[in-house]
Amino acid sequence: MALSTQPYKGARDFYPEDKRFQKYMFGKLRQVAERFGYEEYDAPILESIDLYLAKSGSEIVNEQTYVFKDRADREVVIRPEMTPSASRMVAGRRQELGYPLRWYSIPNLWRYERPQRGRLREHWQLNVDVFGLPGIEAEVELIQLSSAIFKSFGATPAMYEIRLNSRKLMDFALHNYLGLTEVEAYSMAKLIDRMHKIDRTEFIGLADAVLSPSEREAGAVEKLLKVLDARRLSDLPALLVAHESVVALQKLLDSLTTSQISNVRFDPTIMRGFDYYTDIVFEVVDLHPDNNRSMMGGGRYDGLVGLFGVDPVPTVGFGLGDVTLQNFIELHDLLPKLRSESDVYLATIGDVAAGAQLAVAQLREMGVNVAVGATGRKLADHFKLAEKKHIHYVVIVGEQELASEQYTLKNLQTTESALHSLPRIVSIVKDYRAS
RNA sequence: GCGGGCGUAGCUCAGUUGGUUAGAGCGCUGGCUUGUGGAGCCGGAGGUCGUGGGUUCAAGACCCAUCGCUCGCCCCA
Repeated sequence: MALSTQPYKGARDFYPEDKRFQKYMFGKLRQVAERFGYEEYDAPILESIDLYLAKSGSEIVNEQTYVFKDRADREVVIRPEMTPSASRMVAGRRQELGYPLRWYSIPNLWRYERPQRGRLREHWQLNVDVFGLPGIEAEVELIQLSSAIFKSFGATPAMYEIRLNSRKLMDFALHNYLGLTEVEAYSMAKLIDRMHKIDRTEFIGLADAVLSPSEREAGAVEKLLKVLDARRLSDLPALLVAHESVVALQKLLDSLTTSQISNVRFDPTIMRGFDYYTDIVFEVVDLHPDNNRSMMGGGRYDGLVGLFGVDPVPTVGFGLGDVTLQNFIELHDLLPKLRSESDVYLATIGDVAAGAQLAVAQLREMGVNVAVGATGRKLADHFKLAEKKHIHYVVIVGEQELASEQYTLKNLQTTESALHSLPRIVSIVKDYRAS
């Protein structure tokens, strides 16, 4: 029985062309995060199971993560998300870190579930968090940052939308405006979260089922729909418009408008699945019909650092997954032509191995990445191979070149070739690399 | 964990109501000769038709099982 060449279920191999794209993508993410003053951090890919049990409950940890026992019987989890690790690290040096603390990371994460479009078992996720800012300026900054990320990939505002909501507002709406109990509000929040997946009649039926008969008679469903149908804050029922969370949302929307971010709107159906969010939540949604899903999600979670027994630190953060981002880039035709890491492909003609070695060494010494072709091939084969590997230039070394110390540099795209000194070749190649 | 779709060459696929030695395009490879490629022409390699069982004189095709991929549900960190 032959060994399978397939990668593990739900995980990907990164062949050089895939890795090259990933490097491009991550490079942009790092560049933008750092432009906003964020510092990169990392943590171990393995964490104690306790870190997730405290936050998520045992069910999701046992069923949706990779859990195993190490040789000393410790229960270990392959990290399914970065937020707990980041909170752990911040709590660990709570006193000595200066605030606001701006951190980002691009961890490789694993979740145990059936793979589907945009959602694999293995993925990478940009995590950006700002710690120590209790005010709305933190949310403003993070949404500006996400907007800058999409811009850096060449996306226009028409391609995606930023949607905002407030957990505080929804809690108030469910408890005080609709009068739901704790349990009902929880179920209703989950239902609202998947409202866009089901049709309206079905939604109304399911919402009805959550409510008690008296609440139903009091018109709770109608009141709920009035909340959920609001396209702007002013559409909300008067009792809610006056709430402090609406003031905060309005302030956030105003700031973003001032920052020229136009594709942002209030959306009361944005709930975010997990419970640690405490206030404003947001998502970035791809508007392409074939990828109509959330690419990025985040919000404020002021309580997490405090779980480690230190004073709480107000925090806002978001995660952006590589799989949906890649889908976005491909579907909107934003994929750039990516170049090889090699600047030149070196082709020898005749028995010039010793002399060519010297030229190669000099080129490398001067900072040029040189891939050397196999000896004894025809020039045409060298060209084809270099082209296939997306290498832009071929340097030809033969008897003539060695005698004159002028080397043939061929541009595979223009097909032009000319003789140059090695330093000249270095400068041409580096100019191209920088272009 | 649940449901739908699909597994034929490296890739994309075609294979007529079951009928002899399994096909195309692209890709790969050799040549059209030895210092300038992408075209064209002529060759070549490569498939126990995902796997195992069954029905049949006969299975790539039909049935069962199993594995894998994929899309969706649950869940979404």
